[in-house]
Amino acid sequence: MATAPRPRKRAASLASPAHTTTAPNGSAGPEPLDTRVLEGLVGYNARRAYLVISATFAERMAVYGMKPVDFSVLSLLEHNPGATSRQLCATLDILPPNFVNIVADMDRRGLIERRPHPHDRRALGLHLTPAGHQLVAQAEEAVIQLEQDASARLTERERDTLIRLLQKIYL
Amino acid sequence: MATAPRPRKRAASLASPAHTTTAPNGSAGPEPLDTRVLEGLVGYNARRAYLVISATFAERMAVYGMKPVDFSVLSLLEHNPGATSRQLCATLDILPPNFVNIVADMDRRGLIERRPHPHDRRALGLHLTPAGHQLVAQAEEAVIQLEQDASARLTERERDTLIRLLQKIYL
DNA sequence: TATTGTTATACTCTATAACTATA
DNA sequence: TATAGTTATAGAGTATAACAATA
Repeated sequence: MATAPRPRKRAASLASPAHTTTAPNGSAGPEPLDTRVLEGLVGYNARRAYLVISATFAERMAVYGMKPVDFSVLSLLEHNPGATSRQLCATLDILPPNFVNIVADMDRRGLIERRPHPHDRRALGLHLTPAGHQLVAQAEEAVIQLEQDASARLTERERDTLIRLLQKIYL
Repeated sequence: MATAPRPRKRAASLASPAHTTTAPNGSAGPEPLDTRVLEGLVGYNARRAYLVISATFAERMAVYGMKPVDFSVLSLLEHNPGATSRQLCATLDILPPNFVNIVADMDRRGLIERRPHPHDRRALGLHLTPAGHQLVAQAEEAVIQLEQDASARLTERERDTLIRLLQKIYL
């Protein structure tokens, strides 16, 4: 479940912008289509942007055996030691049945430990092991670099604005 | 394949922002976690924003029997009549084997027609039927309204900025 | 009665290999 | 030899129902 994903190709096969009639089509491939309607939609653009970052994530984070959800969980545990599966599922919008294998794999890899919860014997507090702490430190560094590269065409201020506006959509 | 998706629940179970120590936790649910690291990432925020819009899309567009990919295809055909599967796959980053059923379902529903391509007997030009044109007109109107509601907390200028910055990530 | 974690399961999405007809 | 469309299939992602232990 935490194996490295297959190499993603086709990362940037997007059509070019808004010239319908005069299409020089200098490069290879078929005639590009007029995508102006779709490119005016927040949902479409948010998805395209996420997919590009996701592809870069898969490439660079495979060496850590980490998919986006794994990074999210481990990073949350770094800053929220003892969090329960219930809390992590609520935070990341993951259904509990789909979270079981994620946690079990991390346990098998020796990255986390499940300890009895101090106040609730139904729950298990999740804690990073020393190996887990070490991996998260490397992974957070790699992700920060990855994010800088992905947003290299934005200024620091534009990147902050982008994040702020995205949060106005979903928060 | 073009059946209405199941009702999506859990649309907004996001944790609250950055106060780790003082968490009043006025509402129901477990203690929220500190998500500041994840909320500083473009990839995380782009995905969360897309998922919220996607959930609204599923709710409102089910009456048209339309998922996001279906809307993208039909809207592209509205503005690019005669486009081939190859062109649509390249534009939307869909693998050809996964596109076969999408087109076949639209054909079965009487929304599109596959006509011989004028210059290439291997290819098929895809054209909207009158019923397809009518459905796209309604769907585009609904999506525009959906987008306005999803970005209701953004000014018109902020929405344009958001789209422009997202395109600087993926274009 | 409600909640935590879990199993089993099904459906959707995404990916690869290989085929055919044509270029 | 390369490309457009297709078939079969495998893997990942996401969803529901139902259960045991505990609150």
